[in-house]
Amino acid sequence: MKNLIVIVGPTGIGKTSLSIEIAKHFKCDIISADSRQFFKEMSIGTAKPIATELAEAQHHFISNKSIDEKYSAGTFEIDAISKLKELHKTNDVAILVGGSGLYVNAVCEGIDDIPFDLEIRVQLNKEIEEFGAKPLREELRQLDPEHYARMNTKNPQRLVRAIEVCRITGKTYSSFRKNTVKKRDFNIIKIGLNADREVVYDRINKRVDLMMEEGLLDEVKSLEKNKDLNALNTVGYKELFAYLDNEKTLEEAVNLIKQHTRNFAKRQLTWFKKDQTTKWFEPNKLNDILNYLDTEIN
RNA sequence: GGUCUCUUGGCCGAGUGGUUAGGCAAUGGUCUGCAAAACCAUCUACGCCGGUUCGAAUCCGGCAGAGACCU
Repeated sequence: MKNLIVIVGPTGIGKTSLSIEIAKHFKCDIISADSRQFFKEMSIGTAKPIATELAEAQHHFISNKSIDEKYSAGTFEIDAISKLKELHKTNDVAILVGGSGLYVNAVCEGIDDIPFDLEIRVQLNKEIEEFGAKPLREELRQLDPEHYARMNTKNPQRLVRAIEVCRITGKTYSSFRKNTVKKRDFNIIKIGLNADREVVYDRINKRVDLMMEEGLLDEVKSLEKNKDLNALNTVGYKELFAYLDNEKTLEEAVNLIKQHTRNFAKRQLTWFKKDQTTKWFEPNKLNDILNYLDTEIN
């Protein structure tokens, strides 16, 4: 039987170093499921594994995209599953690590094949900017009452996506939503890393200071001309853009990075805690984790 | 010592004699192709004491604290 060890948890908890320890233990590769570490131009601010860490285990999906390339959970599912298939040819174990819940789910459960069209999306976003969300809400209520009744229509991104699908296909968004969990031909073992909230927040605050020492500001400066790209709508970058635009002092910007990273960590926990199959550990309990994995691998 | 101003929930901040301003944070939550994104819910305060009033955080008096100016 082939196995996939999945490691999740809030940002800054220690997923990277744990995954490397596990990779060494099982002599296997690591697939990253991090929606920002794909981008080769963003390193310090995304807390990518550093060179020495990358040398300790084979990593995939790190720095494999450029910030102007469009990427999504759907394409990641295809890429990651195909990579996994390749790895499983020669190894019974592989690791998936990442803080992007949707991307992790795409690999573990798959997502429905629903069409998309970025141009229509841009157009719809323009409509919202000009006329507000109301007309689109009304449009969706007509086009897809089923989905309208179920969704949070106050969320512009969801509204746009639903209408996007209706407009390009002429069918309802809900008709594409099967919610089927794809049967994977490998055994999935999920472990979560967590600690007391104060500890999580404290680690985050310290890591942001560290990023600044490592030259985050220079990295951000080098990307300033790209700041409108979606990839740069990222904690650690947008706040420093505001500093470079003289909208914030450096101290304010750094404090905001810490705050927004803490907010993000909380959202990650909300997402990951829902999965009852995840076995949770404190980050320093490496032996317990390895023992658990040894019993679960088959 | 005197004159004047200010005092709002963890922070910022508006305001009216009688429905919870709002923002941020915090806490909980949502999530199927932008997800480090986007969004939802909960948090009912007005320095202290007394008075006026049917009713004051909003008016009056005193006290305390902060600030400005004067001697």
